Amino acid sequence: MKMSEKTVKTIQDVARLAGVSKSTVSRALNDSPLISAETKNRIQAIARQYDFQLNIPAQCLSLKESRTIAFVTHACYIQDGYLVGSPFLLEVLGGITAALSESRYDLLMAFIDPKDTHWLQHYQDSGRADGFILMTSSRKQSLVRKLAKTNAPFIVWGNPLPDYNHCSVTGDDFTGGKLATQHLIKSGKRRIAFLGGMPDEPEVQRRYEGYCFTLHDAGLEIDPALVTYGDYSFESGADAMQHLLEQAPDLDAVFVNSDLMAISAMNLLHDRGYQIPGDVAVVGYDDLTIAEQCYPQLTTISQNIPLAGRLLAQNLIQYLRSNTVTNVSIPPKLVVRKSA
Amino acid sequence: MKMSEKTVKTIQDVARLAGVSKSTVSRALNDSPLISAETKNRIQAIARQYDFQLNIPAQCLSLKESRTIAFVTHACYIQDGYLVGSPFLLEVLGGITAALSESRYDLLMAFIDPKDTHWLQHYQDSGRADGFILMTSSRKQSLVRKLAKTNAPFIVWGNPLPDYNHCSVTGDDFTGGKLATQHLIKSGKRRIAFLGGMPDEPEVQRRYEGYCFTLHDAGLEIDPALVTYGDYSFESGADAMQHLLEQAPDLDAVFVNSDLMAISAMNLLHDRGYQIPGDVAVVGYDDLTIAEQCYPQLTTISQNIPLAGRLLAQNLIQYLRSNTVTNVSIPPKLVVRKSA
DNA sequence: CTGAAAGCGCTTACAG
DNA sequence: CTGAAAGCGCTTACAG
Repeated sequence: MKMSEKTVKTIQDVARLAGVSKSTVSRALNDSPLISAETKNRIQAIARQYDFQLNIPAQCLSLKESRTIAFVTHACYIQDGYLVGSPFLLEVLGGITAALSESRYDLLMAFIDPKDTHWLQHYQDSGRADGFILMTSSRKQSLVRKLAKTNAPFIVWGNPLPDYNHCSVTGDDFTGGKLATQHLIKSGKRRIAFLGGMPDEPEVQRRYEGYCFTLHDAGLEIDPALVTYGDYSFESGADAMQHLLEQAPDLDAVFVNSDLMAISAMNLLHDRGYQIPGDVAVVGYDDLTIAEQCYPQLTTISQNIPLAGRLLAQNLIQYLRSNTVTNVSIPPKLVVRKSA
Repeated sequence: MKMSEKTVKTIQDVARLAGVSKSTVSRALNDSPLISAETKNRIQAIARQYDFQLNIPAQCLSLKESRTIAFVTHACYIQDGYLVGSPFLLEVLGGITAALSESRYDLLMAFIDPKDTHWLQHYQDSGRADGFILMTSSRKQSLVRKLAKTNAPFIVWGNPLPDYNHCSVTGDDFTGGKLATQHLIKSGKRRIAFLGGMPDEPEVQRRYEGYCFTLHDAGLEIDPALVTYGDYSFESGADAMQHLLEQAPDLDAVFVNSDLMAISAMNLLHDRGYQIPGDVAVVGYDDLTIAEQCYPQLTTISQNIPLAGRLLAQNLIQYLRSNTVTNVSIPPKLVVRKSA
């Protein structure tokens, strides 16, 4: 059917066909209880028969909501486009869109320049989006703080800010740190390094605490020479690994705070002639698809990212509907592959 | 500034402040030539001062366009969400959003189930999206054909269908195949295998022709035992590689039709104890970020994906505005790293 | 160059 | 249970 042949375009058209008013059609299509079952069924059947779709912009205007959620993430502008941080994004998007479409919401992509200060107005005041899902690894705090101040409806991936009352979904990072470290200890490793993300992030701090707790529990010493940090970029993984090897040449394992940095660290270890996991065992974090694709396959802490995406969407919608603030934490799981 | 404190919410409010009618405000904000420069500047200044944003749904309703493009891709529903095919998507999205935002368009994500037949109505008849960007590696043909029949405005990544007149952006696959093969020959390889994507895809056929052309040109024979195909999945790379090794144990190089399959093939080669590129050299296709992250770093054919994304967006918008059908082809480039 | 008015396609309080 | 009417916030042909 060509668009041009389509004759039933507005509720007015449906009303004419059904011999009722457009108020009645509107109620029938919105499943209003104010209407008789008979009329409702008849009208819905007609709508289905003619493949009728409500006009969404008109509905938005009337309802004063857009039924659209914006997915917000920092992106750097490079030559021809934005460079989007990490594969993490793509995996979380799958869960988000699944949950949104079940609630009949749409997803708008907002790749924002870290320097752009007008995106919020652009999306919110213009009635384009009802709420925001924030997912931005670096310099997240200031963005969240800004959003919290405007009291725009949003949810973040990561720990909530202490002074504000907003929705969040996060991993249980303490447990994640414990699981990784325990596994390495069980494999007979004793000089276990910690290669963190940004040290000012609460996620990273919790993982470090899990690491320390477990070492302590096993009677192993916590050696500052075995601790260093990267910035989640691929390059920083190798740099930090090199730094660790210089500081503590006798290390026999490393717990890395992201799969991407872990893979970079493994590449450096290969170059230096270390065997993985024999000489140095490596555990990553996130369980992205690439963890199965690298060589050797990466042992890592799974964050159940599709579930995270689903909860980000569902809990934000719940907040929009009822103002309920939720802060959920997803239990991590150890996934053993070849690297440790 | 809290949302609740915001007082200037409609053009009516701006009109009051400026002492003009809302028609005039509308014209000023839309940069209409019908208005005096003085009035225009004054009104724009007021709008800026109060951070005024036009209500987009209302504008859409009036203009009968949504200024929104839907990015359509197949996705499989798994446990908690959709599994989105490839990292290729994420990279092309960067270019698309950059170009769209310059033209003040928004991007809607449409992950559609291959079985879902209603998504077009859902997005188009409802006034949610003005046009579609199609990017779906597998079973693309039927989707494109369906879309072409409805004469919905769309653009595809890939070769255009022969019988329809629609927009497309594609790589120059013949040249890509030539560049890869030439490089391998220049490195002294003589038994060069071809590991293709789906054999019914024109892209794959063009690459194969480039491969044959180059072998022939160098006086090398085309051996069917050196040719096989995968389906772009990670697993299929290793499977196809194994098949090649059985059919032609003396092969000394392989040209793989995607980076993902190339990495999978390299992993298999590692497992079998082959040195890369010494024993077997590997060239991939696409130049995704992972090509720099795998070990050894992958020599590959760059498709300039951010540019592709940019052109997909720009040419679709051009089509929406002026009905100009464009079919552009992006020149590929050889990127030499460690694997060949 | 500017304004009053109609219209875009919905929803919903109000009246019956 | 149903309909007529007002309203959501824009744009633009028409009149001046």
